Amino acid sequence: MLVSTKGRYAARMLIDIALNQGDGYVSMKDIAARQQISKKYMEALTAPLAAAGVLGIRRGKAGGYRLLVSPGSITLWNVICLTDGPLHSVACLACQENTCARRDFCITLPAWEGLDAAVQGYLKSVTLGQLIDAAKPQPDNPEAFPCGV
Amino acid sequence: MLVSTKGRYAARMLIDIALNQGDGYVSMKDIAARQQISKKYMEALTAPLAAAGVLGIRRGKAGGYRLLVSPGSITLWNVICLTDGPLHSVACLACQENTCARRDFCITLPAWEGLDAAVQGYLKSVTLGQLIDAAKPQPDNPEAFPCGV
DNA sequence: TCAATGTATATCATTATAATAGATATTCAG
DNA sequence: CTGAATATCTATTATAATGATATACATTGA
Repeated sequence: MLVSTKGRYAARMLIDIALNQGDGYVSMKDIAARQQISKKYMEALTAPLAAAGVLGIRRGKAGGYRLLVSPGSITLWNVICLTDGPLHSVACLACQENTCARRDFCITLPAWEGLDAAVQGYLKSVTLGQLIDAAKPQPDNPEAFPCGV
Repeated sequence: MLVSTKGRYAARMLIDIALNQGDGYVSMKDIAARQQISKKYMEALTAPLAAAGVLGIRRGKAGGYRLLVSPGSITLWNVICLTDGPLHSVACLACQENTCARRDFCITLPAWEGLDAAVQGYLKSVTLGQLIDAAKPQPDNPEAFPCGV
């Protein structure tokens, strides 16, 4: 699988926060309940997002998380890179391990590099803001957001 | 990893056959030696390719494999589907198991469907023939094919 | 001061991946 | 007709990645 649950859960978590933060913080307990995602598992995703300045954190009672940047400025590529590392479609191209002995003459390598570029291009073209806007209640779809996200 | 060794090995195997079949058959032993791929592992990839009419097989002495169709008519998508099953970038969309309870209202689902479409579009746009042509000895690159493929 | 929150570290079960082994079937050359 | 070279079938295994959980600890506000 190209995008693991880390990346998918992180995207849903950030969208959930965007939709529910109001002017306060959203607790992991609430996110887990709405999203039906293991609270503990999701907790492991917050640290890199906070370190990158995407999430603000408040500990203690009434604590939780809030977005420090607008959903429109966060791409899926950002989310995935931060929570699951830079993604590659093929082992030959995986980070650091790019030590394949065939690198210099492999006929198929250009194809996998092209695939990586296509994937990256798509993921960089989609922001969380776009996904939220696309799902906003429409005249012909008044029942959007039935489950929090 | 999106594309596993099955798909990658199969692509290299088919290209190796295309380049070496002449008017005969190419043995798995020779492919394995040129490609530095486990012979036994590759053998498991031939059955579906033969069933699909891509590979012709001759058993017994001087046996082996040959392409029944031109490399230009085989896309990477074909190779991967036949050897590793239809590829999906995300678990929600994996074949048959598309039973996610959030299917009907998930905000992120459209993005993963778009990613799948981008991947599929790219893989369907590249043929083994194109890869072979791109690597053919050029005036400025007379040393192509140093290692069989 | 205590209850509600987030943090850190360790562990575990399951599955997918990659590879290997051994016995069997087929064909050609001599 | 026999044997060597080939492909095929079935089972097994090692390793790593994934997804999830448990426990103890730290922080904050009411």
